[in-house]
Amino acid sequence: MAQRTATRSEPRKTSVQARSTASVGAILEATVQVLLKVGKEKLTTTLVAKRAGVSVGTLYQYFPNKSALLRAALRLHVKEIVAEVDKVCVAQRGQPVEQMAEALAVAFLAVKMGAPKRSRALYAVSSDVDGMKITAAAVARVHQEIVGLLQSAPEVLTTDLHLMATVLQSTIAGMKRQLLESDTPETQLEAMQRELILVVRGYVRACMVQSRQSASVYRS
Amino acid sequence: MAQRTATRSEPRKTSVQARSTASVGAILEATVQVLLKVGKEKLTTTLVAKRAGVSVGTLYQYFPNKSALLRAALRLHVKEIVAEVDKVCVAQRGQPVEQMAEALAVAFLAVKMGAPKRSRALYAVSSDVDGMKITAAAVARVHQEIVGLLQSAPEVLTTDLHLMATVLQSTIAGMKRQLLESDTPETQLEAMQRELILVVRGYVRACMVQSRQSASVYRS
DNA sequence: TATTTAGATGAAGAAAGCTTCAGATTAGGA
DNA sequence: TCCTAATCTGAAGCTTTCTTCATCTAAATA
Repeated sequence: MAQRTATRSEPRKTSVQARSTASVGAILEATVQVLLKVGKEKLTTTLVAKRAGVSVGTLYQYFPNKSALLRAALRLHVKEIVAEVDKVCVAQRGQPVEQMAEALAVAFLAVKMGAPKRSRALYAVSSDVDGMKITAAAVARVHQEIVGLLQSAPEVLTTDLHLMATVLQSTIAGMKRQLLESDTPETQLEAMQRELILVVRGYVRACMVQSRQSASVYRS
Repeated sequence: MAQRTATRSEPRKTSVQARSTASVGAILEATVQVLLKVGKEKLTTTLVAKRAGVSVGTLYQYFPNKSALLRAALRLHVKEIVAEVDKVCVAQRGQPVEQMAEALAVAFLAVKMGAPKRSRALYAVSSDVDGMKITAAAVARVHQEIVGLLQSAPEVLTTDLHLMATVLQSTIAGMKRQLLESDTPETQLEAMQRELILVVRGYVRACMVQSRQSASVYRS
């Protein structure tokens, strides 16, 4: 291993011709593939290059080192997820909070479950210090989005919106992880989603009218 | 690195004299210390040995390889947590479900927050394939305990107890992770705990009287 | 005290993976 | 077509860390 020595921290080249951008894409995709196939521990730059159909040299032309490669792959994945959540937040502006919460829950599960293996593989990467930073930033962005969304709600919310957003996020994330980490069958998934909706709806309702929980049902 | 070659898979010696058990303890403790100080990536067996005040050779006398060392440290940590949860489950037998849920929530947070840094350091280890197995086993055990606990509840529960236990576990775990990963100040912690209790109480209440809840869920 | 056994030591071997770079190949423009 | 710049190649170097084992020390035993 020579990675502890001073290594380049910037890529040598930036894409200008078409083939180079193609290479970058292939390498990024291959990174995920290899991650899926052999796991983070056994992933090597050579393996990624081979899978991408290029040589190691090419890989190092666009990614200064292994760590940067992994981070880039993670960033890409996180970006896609955030975009998806953004979309939901925009769509739900001004809707009743209960509906917002449900929509968020469904959206989160859908995104992750759409590519469960990919999510799991990249989640492993994020447990490294650098990866944590990337996901933390994404979590913070989503948090802001949710706070904004909650602000647009027609109901009077008696709980601090930041706290509320955090609770919703971690609750949903908890269930999401459970589904990712255990290979849950399709049938279980539906049941879990129903329960999650129950949980989040129950919570936001509690935030709306602290004192009379069941009375809210008869609101006109 | 020579760890890919066939390596011993069992320790050379087993403690018989007092000094050896002391060594084992010191090594295990040092593992956590090093994990905390430099992180999983930069942890080396030599570093651990030095911190423990023994030589590498001694380390290898009790742990066949680095991986086994890390696993042992994780196992120890997980064992302590499970024991703590066990205690709560025993104490809560036959109590009202709402109280059970609250007790579980409080217990989980307390255990993790008692040694947040240690938890975080060891959590990083568990993201490796082997570590996952260890935590998965612990999660499964806790799951059974919770199901048993729920069975002892005086109320009539309309939801499948396994599903219910899973939901409770992942909800609590989600919030716990949130608290571990963000360095939440002491004040926030209390607020979060209050909210978590709100969430779980709300959920188990929904499980008790499905019909009344659904009426509100499907409202307009 | 002499003998045996448990435990400790740490220099050195081994091997794996990251990264480089000098030269080969390909695309685009004149 | 020919030239230049972009891109690709992959064997080899370098470094790091894991792991071993021959040897030494301390404890137990007779």
